[in-house]
Amino acid sequence: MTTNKDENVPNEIRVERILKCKTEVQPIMDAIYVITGKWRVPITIALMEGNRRFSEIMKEIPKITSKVLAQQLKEMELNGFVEKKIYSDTIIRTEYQLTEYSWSVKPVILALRDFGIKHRETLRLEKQVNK
Amino acid sequence: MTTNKDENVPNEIRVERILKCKTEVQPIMDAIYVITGKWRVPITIALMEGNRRFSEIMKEIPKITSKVLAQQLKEMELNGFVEKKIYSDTIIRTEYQLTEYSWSVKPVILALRDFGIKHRETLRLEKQVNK
DNA sequence: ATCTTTACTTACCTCAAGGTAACTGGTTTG
DNA sequence: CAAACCAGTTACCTTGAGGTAAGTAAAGAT
Repeated sequence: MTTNKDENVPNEIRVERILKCKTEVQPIMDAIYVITGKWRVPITIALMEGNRRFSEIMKEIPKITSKVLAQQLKEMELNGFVEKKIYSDTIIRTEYQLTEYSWSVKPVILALRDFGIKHRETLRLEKQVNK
Repeated sequence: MTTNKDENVPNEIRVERILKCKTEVQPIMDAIYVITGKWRVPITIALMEGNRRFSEIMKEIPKITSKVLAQQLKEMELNGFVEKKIYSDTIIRTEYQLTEYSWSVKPVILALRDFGIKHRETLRLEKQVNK
């Protein structure tokens, strides 16, 4: 079932290509994984705005459910983007905050934003032309 | 609610402000939508490297299936990222190429790559510490 | 004392992205 | 003329992200 056309390409180069592809693409896919999903960016924004309690985030993001929020916060914690702290001075408070490290997504977010704005504009112009 | 120290704004706070405005969030989600999925980035990279024929892209991206590739190329064409050209000089050739416009994702991909590499490193170090 | 809030968890469901595998209709090569 | 290659298509299946709704244990408010 293997195609013999592959044998036109020497093995080393085939492996090289696969490795190149992997090493180039893998970090990109990792990064995409980190920011992808319906709720990662909204949650990050809520936290950036200073909403730190579970219920505050819930109110800040309409339509998110507690299940998904809990889930996402756990994952973001595991990935080092969020820290959970439980204070008990007079009352008990659970607070979430962005880590110092999480700010390293900044260039990604800015690049996404720039591109997103251009993209919207492009689609708008295309629609006008097609009318 | 928000405290206003207006003029001497650190970078983090500038980013915070950008994100604060909900209308600025939508382009970010748009941009994420465009690059999301298992195959968009690999296909884009393959095309950036000059692989233009259907079968060339297939070879460049291990494990992609013809169904998904055809599907993705169609969507990318509709979104203005790819152009399909059929030449018939001596033989018939179908070629795909990135549009001028599609190169505007490049900063996004580079930012993602840089972040992805850092992120991997960070996770690796965390694991070492936790052992 | 009981009603509400907080910070979740659990069980079940839905839907679309993607995978599997076979098929097609034309072209080219041996 | 048969086999392989090219550029896909089609039908069916799997998986996981996210949604729905209800439950829970502890703390606070009235």
